[in-house]
Amino acid sequence: MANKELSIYQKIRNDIINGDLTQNEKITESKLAQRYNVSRTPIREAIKQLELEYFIRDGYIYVPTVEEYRNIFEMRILIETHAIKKASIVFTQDDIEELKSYATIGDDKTEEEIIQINDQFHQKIMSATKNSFIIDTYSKLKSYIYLFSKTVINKKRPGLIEEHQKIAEMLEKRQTEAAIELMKEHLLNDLE
Amino acid sequence: MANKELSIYQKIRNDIINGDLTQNEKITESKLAQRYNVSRTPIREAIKQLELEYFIRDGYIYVPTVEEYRNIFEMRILIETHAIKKASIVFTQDDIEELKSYATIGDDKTEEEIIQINDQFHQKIMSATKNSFIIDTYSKLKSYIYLFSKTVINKKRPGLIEEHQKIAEMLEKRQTEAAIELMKEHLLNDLE
DNA sequence: AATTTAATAAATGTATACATTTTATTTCAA
DNA sequence: TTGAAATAAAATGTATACATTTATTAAATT
Repeated sequence: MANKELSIYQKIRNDIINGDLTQNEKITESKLAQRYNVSRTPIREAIKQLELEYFIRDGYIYVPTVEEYRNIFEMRILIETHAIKKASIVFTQDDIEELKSYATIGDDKTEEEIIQINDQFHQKIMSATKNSFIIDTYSKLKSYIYLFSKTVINKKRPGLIEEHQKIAEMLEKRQTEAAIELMKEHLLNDLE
Repeated sequence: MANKELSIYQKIRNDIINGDLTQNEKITESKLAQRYNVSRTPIREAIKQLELEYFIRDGYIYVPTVEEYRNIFEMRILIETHAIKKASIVFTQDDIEELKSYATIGDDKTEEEIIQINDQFHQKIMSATKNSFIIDTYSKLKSYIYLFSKTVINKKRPGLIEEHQKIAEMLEKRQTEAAIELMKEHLLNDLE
């Protein structure tokens, strides 16, 4: 269980998410190298990756402004509504069933599990695009949004599951426009 | 003029675009280090960047399949039509005039200049999103598509300028849907 | 001869030393 | 004091040596 072998990238990422790395302090390669007891080389790689995923910017942990949050979600909405459109065309009944299975959550689940199942829901919808470029972009956004689902949002946000179920229903009935609208609302609710 | 100081990244990128780096040969850090007469360290950085921009994948120059081209353009269409929608709302008459200026090209321009002006046209439209995340993503796609505008496509593709003009016109008249459709067609024409 | 195993080579990952650039601090003249 | 110049310090960029992993070739056994 004890997953001894986290990569440096993952360690830093965790520490950002958990707030162990304060956002006021300048991030330098040397300091991180000391902290994680490795040389600067692997730190470099990790920082590059984290910059790519919007976790770090200009040597500081990136905490977006409200306006930037909006931008992130605008992009997410753009991508996911596109995926919904595709899904309502290409999804088979089996796909819909699978989707539905990610929209039902028993009471016995841990918070971590709930987040994971919710993620599978969105991932399943994204898969409808069959477009690795789009899915890639989504993943990068998501990895960032994930930070917030672990902290602020999603501590069992009311209505979340129900919204997922409704979206799946509309897809089943092939009511594309309705599904799109629901997804938009759903994501805007996330944003608050 | 002689821009002596190209970065390693730019050098490799140029060599990929010009075909000086063959796509059949495996790309290794050591080989490139020798070729450009630097150590492996800066090569590493450059390769990472190029992987990010879809120029390199799994140690080879990435030559997408027809299907993957479609995917790239699907994404581009998604992003640019979104931008058009925004533009038709937020663009002032001044913006439109600027846009138009990128849709008129004299005969005296070199091919390089034409490509640049065309790029400004699209860039201007993208700016309407005022969303750095979306613009970033567009840039990455574009940098890749640029490879082809220099080679296959755009050797004065017939109709290109006219299509740009029409799009600008429709934006001026605030005929959003028409503008979107024109942009879609325009990009599909690029794809062929 | 074919398939597994061992040996070798090549590539990537990591650490470290040094060079260069950037940023912070001190010193000194107005 | 203030501001410019000089100096020191710190950070990033680069080269290189060594470690580890992965891929290739050779050897050996069935």
